[in-house]
Amino acid sequence: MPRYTPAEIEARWQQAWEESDVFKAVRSADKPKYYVLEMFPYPSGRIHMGHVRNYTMGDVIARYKMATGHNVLHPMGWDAFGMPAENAAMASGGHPADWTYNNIRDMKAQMKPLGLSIDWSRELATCHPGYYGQQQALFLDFLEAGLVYRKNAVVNWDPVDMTVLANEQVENGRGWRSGALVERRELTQWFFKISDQSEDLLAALDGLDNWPAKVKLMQANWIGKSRGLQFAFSTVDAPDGHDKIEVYTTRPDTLLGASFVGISPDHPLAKLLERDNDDVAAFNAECRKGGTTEEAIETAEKLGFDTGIRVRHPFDTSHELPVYIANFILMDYGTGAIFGCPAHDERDFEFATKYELPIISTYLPSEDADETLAEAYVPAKTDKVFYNRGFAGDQWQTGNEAIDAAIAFCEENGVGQGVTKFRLRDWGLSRQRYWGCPIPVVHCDDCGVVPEKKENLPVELPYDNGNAPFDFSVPGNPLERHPTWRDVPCPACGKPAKRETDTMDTFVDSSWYYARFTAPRADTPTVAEEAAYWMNVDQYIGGIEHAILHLLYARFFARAMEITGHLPKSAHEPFDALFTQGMVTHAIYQTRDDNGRPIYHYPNDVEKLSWGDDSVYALKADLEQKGYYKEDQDEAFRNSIAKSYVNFPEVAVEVVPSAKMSKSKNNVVDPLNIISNYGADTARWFVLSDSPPERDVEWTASGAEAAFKHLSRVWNICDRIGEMDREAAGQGDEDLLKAMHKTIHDVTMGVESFGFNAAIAKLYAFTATLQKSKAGYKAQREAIMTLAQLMSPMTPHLAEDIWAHQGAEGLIVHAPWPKADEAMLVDDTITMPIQVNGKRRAEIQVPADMTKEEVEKLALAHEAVVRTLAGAEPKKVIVVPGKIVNVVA
RNA sequence: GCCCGAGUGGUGGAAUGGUAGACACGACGGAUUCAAAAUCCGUUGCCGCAAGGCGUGCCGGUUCAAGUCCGGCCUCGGGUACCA
Repeated sequence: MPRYTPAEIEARWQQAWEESDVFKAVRSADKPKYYVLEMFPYPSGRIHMGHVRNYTMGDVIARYKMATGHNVLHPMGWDAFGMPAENAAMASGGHPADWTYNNIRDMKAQMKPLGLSIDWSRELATCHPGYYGQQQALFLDFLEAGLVYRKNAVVNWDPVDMTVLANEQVENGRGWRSGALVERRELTQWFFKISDQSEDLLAALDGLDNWPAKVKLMQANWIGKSRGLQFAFSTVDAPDGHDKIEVYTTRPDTLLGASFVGISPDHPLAKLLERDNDDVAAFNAECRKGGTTEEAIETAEKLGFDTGIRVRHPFDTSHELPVYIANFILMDYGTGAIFGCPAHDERDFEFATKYELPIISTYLPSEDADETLAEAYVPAKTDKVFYNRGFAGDQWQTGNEAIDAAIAFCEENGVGQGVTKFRLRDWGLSRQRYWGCPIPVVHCDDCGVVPEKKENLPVELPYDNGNAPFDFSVPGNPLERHPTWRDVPCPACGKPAKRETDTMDTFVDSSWYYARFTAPRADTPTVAEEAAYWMNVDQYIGGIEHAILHLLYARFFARAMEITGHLPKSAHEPFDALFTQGMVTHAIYQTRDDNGRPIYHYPNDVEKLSWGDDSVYALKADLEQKGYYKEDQDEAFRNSIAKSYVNFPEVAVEVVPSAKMSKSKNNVVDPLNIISNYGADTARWFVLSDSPPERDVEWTASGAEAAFKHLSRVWNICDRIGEMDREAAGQGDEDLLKAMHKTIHDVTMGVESFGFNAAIAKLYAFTATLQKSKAGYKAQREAIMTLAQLMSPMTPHLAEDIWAHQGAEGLIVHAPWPKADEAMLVDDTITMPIQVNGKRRAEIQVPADMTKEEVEKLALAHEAVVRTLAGAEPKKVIVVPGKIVNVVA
């Protein structure tokens, strides 16, 4: 009997697809278009299982949509700028461009064997001047439209290497290479005015019906619309020009509980004070230590410095509050100053306790509750509480009611106004790095910042210093050190001027690539008729880690491109449907060195030893040494070795399950091994089969083996059917076809709803049915061909092979998706479980159309029900037709 | 710290508020084989001989009925604006 030989099958069908150019996307009037896009990869050099999972899911959708009569666009590109290329150049010489292009070549070669339905003619790389030149054109249009501006912003500064560090390059507050304590420093940088769109970016989330609710919620929280009160405290003993401190609060109802005012170390008043006061300067310097991340700032120890300045409480001018500089107050949000109400805010409570400030409640859980609080009292804003120091109105009200009342009261009394603020900050795009898209502007002493002329685009990244290579091992941006690249005439006045050396954040590159795919070679960023036809992306698929930043920036870019005429109004929200997949994880195998530090081992170097339900992991090298592998060793000896690892765990291998695959932890599984051992269809089938796509999946070798066995089984069934007697009658044709139609229905539903794992379970079940079937040739042939079609989005090569084996015309990629016959889906009799008091006691077989009354009668007469009731009279009988009976006693 | 998720047998997981554990792995038993691999058939949540009882991270609630809904926790994961 011939065997399933994926290597040969897969090469043959990939060639067939390529020869007939089946995946090339061309505009067409006769079919509805469908644009499916997976988040494009960073070219790290090796594809990993996460890529395989991501692109296989997209491929299933693309192939399914093709089969259901759509004109499908399914492109692929490379998110090719970014830090890792520069890090590689820094670590081992070489050039970021060479490293990146080599990686693209390698990864493409690794992706090709997966048999993805990609239109490779649209391939793009963001590091190619053909792409980033158009991005520069977009930037200039945005600049002209007032969507870009410059301002100061803080960066991580390494005082030893004298460079800006990315957050990732800051480890425990220190520079990753120098080990120096990082400082926060201000630089003038370019910004996109994303905050102007806050209201729309928030409101439009409502219309994204096919986005995961959790992503919309995360984005909404990130944009962070809040209503609050902005008002000013009058100061006492403050320097000139600071007779007022503006604060913003979302809890004006707690104003009467204010016990201090806090200002950011970057607040103008704090900066003024530090000029003349060494203690303030020292404190502010302390606050500026450490990285810029919100996480670092929020989890740092809360520090305050009493400036000696006082402010008057607006409703009790005899009540003076101290003004502290506090390290947890961000200049970027609100006014950079707050009032602290320790009674109703955990952070303020901690601060007040530390600096011995009063804790004054404004509301309590009840009228007679003790006003002395042992901890901050922070109920939900919707809970009714008793206001012992409230503003107008009832004393019993919810926080939300009280906030509205407080704003109204303050406005009436001339203390500030109610304002709406957003948490969303403008998007800083300047990067002081080489491997990115140059910002196309020139700095002229006379004209200031001047945009480069469009005819001079692209502003290309210089490959080297002119005659010598860049030295990437020197910290800092090599563009700053180029002898001539910066020297250009001013585009406005022609005098000698300096080119901007900052490059763009790589998030800019990934914010419009979906639009570029509609016309990837055009000499404008987009082409109107192509964009109008192909946009929007009908299904976008990618990792949940992009839920906020990438997706928000891409939504902003669609709006900015609409404003500047590069995208139609209909592309305002560019992604109609979004699916966020989980990560592929893998166990980490580690032993410890003498200092207890982990040593990471490759999965291939580790062996799992099992006996019964117990198991232990050991290093193969160690097993070798102990004679475990010697041929004459019996099972008892092997078990004794295995158990010895349990007794001496220090030599056994520790297992950390479900860790994100990471090169440094040696737990990355190379999909190429799976493909070369079992074929692409097995790899594809496996990554789809076990876990729901939105959840993380742990890669295990045994699962791949099972997937391969299954595909072999299907192939063997196909082979067997081919040998059958064409004329002989069989038994159970009807049952087989019924099962087939149910499977069509279930698999279609599964694919439509991203329930790939459930769809595959149904395919397993149907395969078992077919394998055992004694039906005649005709029915079995119909069943195997339908099975091939249903599997074709997941295992396209095998499907094509079965199709051809059964003598079908043409390619299965061109075959229309099977339709379930509704009449075949209904059952005549059904099984109904009977519960007594919610516990299942029996089940009965009844005709599907039996009335409630008859079902109830049957249920009550059931021997097990009678026994359980033990003579008690049932109080109520609930019959849910077609589902269940519950007898309440 | 803050925002968002997830938690179900030995394992991955299934289950429009309606029989918890589909499907698969592993394990065990059997067929086939000189033997093995491969393949095929069967058993398999836990406790119990059985009857039965217990079971979806923990505590509480709503409901005739809760893995699913609500409240409070715990643990793990993602994001936290310069990783992509």
